[in-house]
Amino acid sequence: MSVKTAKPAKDLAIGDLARATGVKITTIRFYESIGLMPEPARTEGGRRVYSEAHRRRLNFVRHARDLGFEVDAIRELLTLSDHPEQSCARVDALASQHLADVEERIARLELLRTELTRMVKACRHGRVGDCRILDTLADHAHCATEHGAVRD
Amino acid sequence: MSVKTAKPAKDLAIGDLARATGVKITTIRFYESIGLMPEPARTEGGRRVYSEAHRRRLNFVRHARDLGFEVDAIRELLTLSDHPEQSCARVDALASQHLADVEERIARLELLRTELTRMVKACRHGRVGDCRILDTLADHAHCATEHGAVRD
DNA sequence: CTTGCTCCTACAGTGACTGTAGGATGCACA
DNA sequence: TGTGCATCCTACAGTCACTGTAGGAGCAAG
Ligand SMILES: [Zn+2]
Ligand SMILES: [Zn+2]
Ligand SMILES: [Zn+2]
Ligand SMILES: [Zn+2]
Repeated sequence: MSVKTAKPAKDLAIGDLARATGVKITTIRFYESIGLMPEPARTEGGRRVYSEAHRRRLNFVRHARDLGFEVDAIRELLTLSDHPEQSCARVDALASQHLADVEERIARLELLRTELTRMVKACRHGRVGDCRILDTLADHAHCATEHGAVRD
Repeated sequence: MSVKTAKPAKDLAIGDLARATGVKITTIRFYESIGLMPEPARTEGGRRVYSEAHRRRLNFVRHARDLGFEVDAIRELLTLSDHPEQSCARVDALASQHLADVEERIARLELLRTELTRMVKACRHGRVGDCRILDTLADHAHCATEHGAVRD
């Protein structure tokens, strides 16, 4: 084993961190403002200086966001991962709930797809006054499926 | 044919209109503020008075919103339906585009579902420090699918 | 020393509403 | 005529997760 007196510190400017994680600079500052990222050290001139730990944390946040977790859930997941001896039941619950939400959204969007497909097919490409699409929009009775308020 | 000197006017207060269409009072006022609904007549005391034409228009708006159309699209659809002699090609284009958007969102959500299902199944319900869910969140390399930024 | 890139704060805007405060109106009933 | 109460009014802040802008300061290379 070689003896190293100091690890390479690998300080990162905010732009470096942005490139390293694929998160925009403005978004990194936003995450700091809402407490998702801790306040980093600063240079004398006031610029943010990040460490590898920051990079790991931001990668976690970004990946969780990419997977659709909400910020509050990510906050909780980060807190949980700081207590490795606890049971991971809560982690499982958060992920399962998110999965259930995704499945519900898929189901509602599929209902929507059915109705929109029917609508688009019904159009005979004539004049606006004869358009079946507008008829359907004007009156839900023209709909085949029940689809009350399918907003995300 | 019977001769009627006056049709029943059926004036509606904003609350009546809300009940008749299922749109909340605040939302009706909001639609007026963004120009989706025209400014109605007022009583001497300043209360809004709606007609059957308003009710039909609001039903159209509500149904289009329920089907996921954005406000800008609805604005255009309403303008189009005021010109019944024009070709309905633009109506068709708006609906087809919306359908394509819905299908793309379904596809992305299904990718998400796959990955979340895999994650949840991988959890062995032990301690946080051993949780596979957190491993996956910490490093996209643990993912099976490519799913860059699946935010609606 | 200058050029040009990176970074700073602070705040407004997005979409489609929802919620609240504080007051005015209108109608039925005594 | 009074009074009580449901309904309605405006104006504005808050939601979510950012994005965009203005106006300036830091910093390294040439
Ligand atoms: Zn048509
Ligand atoms: Zn319908
Ligand atoms: Zn687990
Ligand atoms: Zn991944």
